[in-house]
Amino acid sequence: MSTTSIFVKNTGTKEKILKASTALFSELGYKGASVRKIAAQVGIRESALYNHFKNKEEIFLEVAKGIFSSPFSIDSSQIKELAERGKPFIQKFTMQYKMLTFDKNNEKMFRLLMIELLQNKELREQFMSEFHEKNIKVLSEGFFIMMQNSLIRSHDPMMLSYEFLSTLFYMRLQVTLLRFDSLSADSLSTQFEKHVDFFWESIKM
Amino acid sequence: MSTTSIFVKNTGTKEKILKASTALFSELGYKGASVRKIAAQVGIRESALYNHFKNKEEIFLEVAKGIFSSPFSIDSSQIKELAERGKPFIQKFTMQYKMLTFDKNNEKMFRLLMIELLQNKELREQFMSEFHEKNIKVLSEGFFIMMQNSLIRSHDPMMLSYEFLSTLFYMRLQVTLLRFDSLSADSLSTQFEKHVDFFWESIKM
DNA sequence: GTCTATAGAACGATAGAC
DNA sequence: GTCTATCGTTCTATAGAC
Repeated sequence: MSTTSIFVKNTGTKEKILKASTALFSELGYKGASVRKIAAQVGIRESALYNHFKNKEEIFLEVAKGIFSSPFSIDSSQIKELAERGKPFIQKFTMQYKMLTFDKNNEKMFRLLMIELLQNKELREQFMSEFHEKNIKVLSEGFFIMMQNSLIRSHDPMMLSYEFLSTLFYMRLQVTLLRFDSLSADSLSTQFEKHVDFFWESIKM
Repeated sequence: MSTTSIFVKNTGTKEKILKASTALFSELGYKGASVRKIAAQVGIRESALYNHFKNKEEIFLEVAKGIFSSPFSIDSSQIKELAERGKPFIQKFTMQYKMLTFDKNNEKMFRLLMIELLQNKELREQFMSEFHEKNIKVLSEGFFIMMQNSLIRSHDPMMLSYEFLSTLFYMRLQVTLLRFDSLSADSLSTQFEKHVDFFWESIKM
């Protein structure tokens, strides 16, 4: 069944290239994923790639856009609402973090991020702002509200956020490493909930 | 001034190669640190490298040996002694972890580890056993003793260790990233102590 | 938009003179 | 043990025919 769209153009080679590139970059890194390998996986010649992208760097940048494109779907009003109930706030946050951790596409992106983290300054800066500071900010807001409502003991919200987030990150890294070698990450799956329980017991009034 | 040793041999080129390789591998990764660049930094020709090492891989393996060669200087008897006093155990552990984090040579090794973590299966396995499981084991022993002595509340020692270690790792990663871009990691320096304090308050009886 | 053909550079590694 | 010279491979990228 072909679409009846007027814009038929061709077989969407550009999308194929991006998909193949994502897979290869996230397995072999920028240097390891050669233009040859990408073209071969798409099923075309190297030269044909250059009809769709200016150069290899441009392909990478297009792929890399996807790394930080999965923001948490917690807006300001929801933060307040959840944080006023205490534990549900960190439960919701953790559930979303866990979902990203085990999502196939996000897993690829996280792998790519970790591979290129020390090779690409821009990626490093985005990691700091999007992966770290952004999450610290959301969590801090929540903890601050909990303190105002006397749900948790008095602490520096940033410090609490750091403590809470670091374990989530470490679990995500471990899941990524295990699954990269096709090992089971089942035992880590329940650890997300254990983390929430332990942390909540540590801070609650 | 030349040494009077009978074994003069030469100018220790092998050591120079290893030093230059360490610097380059930990900045550019395995692929990025070419044999040419290594030779250039040492001040010899590529071909001369092969008088000291069979190939590039052999140089890398020699360098990589250093990654996991800084074991914690806490032996079994010391674990018991410190853990029976409670907080001093995690203080000592954290101080050693912090020392490694800020040590120039260990910083290079950690950088190399993170760069190649997803590209090198053997490194990944060593990371899991030497960086993760080994630390979890030492910490678990300590927490178990604390529980026996009713110094801390009852919990799964492994879970406690995981919670405690993950934050240390995250701080180390952040320090490494900041310093790689010549940024200050001063604000993170005090965070190690804050982590110990917060964690101890969370678990103590 | 795809192909063949090829350029030009960088790569790891070796042979052989000194 | 170091050098020069060179090999064969792989890389990104371009020119031009179809």
